[in-house]
Amino acid sequence: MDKQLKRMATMQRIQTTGLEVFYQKGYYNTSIDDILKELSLSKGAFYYHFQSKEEFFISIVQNLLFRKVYSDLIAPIEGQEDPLNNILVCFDNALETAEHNFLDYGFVLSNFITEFNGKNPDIMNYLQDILKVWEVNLVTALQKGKTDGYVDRHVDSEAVATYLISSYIGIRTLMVEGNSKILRYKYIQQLRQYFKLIEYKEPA
Amino acid sequence: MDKQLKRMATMQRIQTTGLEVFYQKGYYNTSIDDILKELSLSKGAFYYHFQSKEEFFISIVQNLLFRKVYSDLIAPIEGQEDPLNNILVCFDNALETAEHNFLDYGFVLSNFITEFNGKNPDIMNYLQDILKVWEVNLVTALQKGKTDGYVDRHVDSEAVATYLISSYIGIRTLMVEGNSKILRYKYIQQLRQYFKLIEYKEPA
DNA sequence: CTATAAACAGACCTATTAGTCTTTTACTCT
DNA sequence: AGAGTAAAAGACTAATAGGTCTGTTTATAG
Repeated sequence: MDKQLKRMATMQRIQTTGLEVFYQKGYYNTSIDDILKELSLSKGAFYYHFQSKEEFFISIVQNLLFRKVYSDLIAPIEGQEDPLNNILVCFDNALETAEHNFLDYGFVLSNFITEFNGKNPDIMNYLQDILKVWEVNLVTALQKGKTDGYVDRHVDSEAVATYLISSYIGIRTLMVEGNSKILRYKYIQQLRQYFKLIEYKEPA
Repeated sequence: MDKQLKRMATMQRIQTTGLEVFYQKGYYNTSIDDILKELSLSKGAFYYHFQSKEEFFISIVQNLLFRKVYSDLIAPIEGQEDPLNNILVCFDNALETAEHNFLDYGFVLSNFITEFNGKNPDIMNYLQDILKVWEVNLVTALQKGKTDGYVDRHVDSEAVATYLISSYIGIRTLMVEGNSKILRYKYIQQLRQYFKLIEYKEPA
């Protein structure tokens, strides 16, 4: 009965390595053989488990990529009090992880969005779905923050969410440059300033 | 004597089409033949003018890409008064252009940075040089804004520049989704808010 | 008008790609 | 232990890649 389990384990192994290599070399610049070399596996094994390169990649997006973004950027904000502070801590943590961990999927998401834009609408949809979930979560958290007295009621939650996501994607893109520590510091500093603007103010 | 000119013209023609195709399909996913098909030119012609695919791409970066970023995002801010307002207008213009013009190189810059990161350090340097010029220009403008009484003296110019660049890269990445008009509106709205925070305040 | 070189055409070469197919190994269940 | 199937191996194919090379066209200078 653990046949299923073993099969899943092998597939996971291939997917994990697959994502690593796809991230480092890009989807189109990565051959199936590149991944297989890393795993000491054969073509036969790969095509036994997956139908094609594309189907393989989509399975990675839905399993690994989505989960990673969810646990790093979405779950930590969900249902918590004081959303602004939570977002700040969450972003800082994610950036710190990214700083030390060479392979971090939250950033890889925007990498792939860039790579597939205009080339593969099918894959694009799967990727943008992740972004949408993130955005909805941010908007919800901000709205809740208004009713709980943490966020200024005049704030446009959707605009703030967009602004947060775009700045986060941008800073992650910039961090490839190398001096990520300084970048993170500068970014969080400005984010904190920005949040002062939209937080709830005691009526004078 | 216009031999040189004709040569330059042909090279420009190939480069322009090259950038278009590279942008749409990505560098690694674009073959020289793809570009040549668009131009109804032959391999012989291409390799008469350029040494290799890589050298060809670098020439595009230095000629077309740099110039475009410079004229769109750097020059409009250079030496002007009231930097915050200038940046706002400049960003809004650039985003509007991007919205209507399918092919806009300012965004392509971060596309390529993403694509070449970890793969081709040589090309990466050329791309990041452009970012550096942009950053230096922003910092200079902000500092000048302080002495001219437009920007709060306590502001960390470098941090603001980083924040601006990252948010701009991010919003451009997001705009591929399609509803770019709304995104632009939201983004500029938040940017305006953010600028209120760092602008010079009359001493009370 | 002709010599000369620049500009271009396109067949060709070698390496690599995604994917197929037949064969072999490893396991499980009776 | 042996049958049957899941898992994996790896040779093979057709298409495509970057790049070379030889030959042809085109344009200019004398």
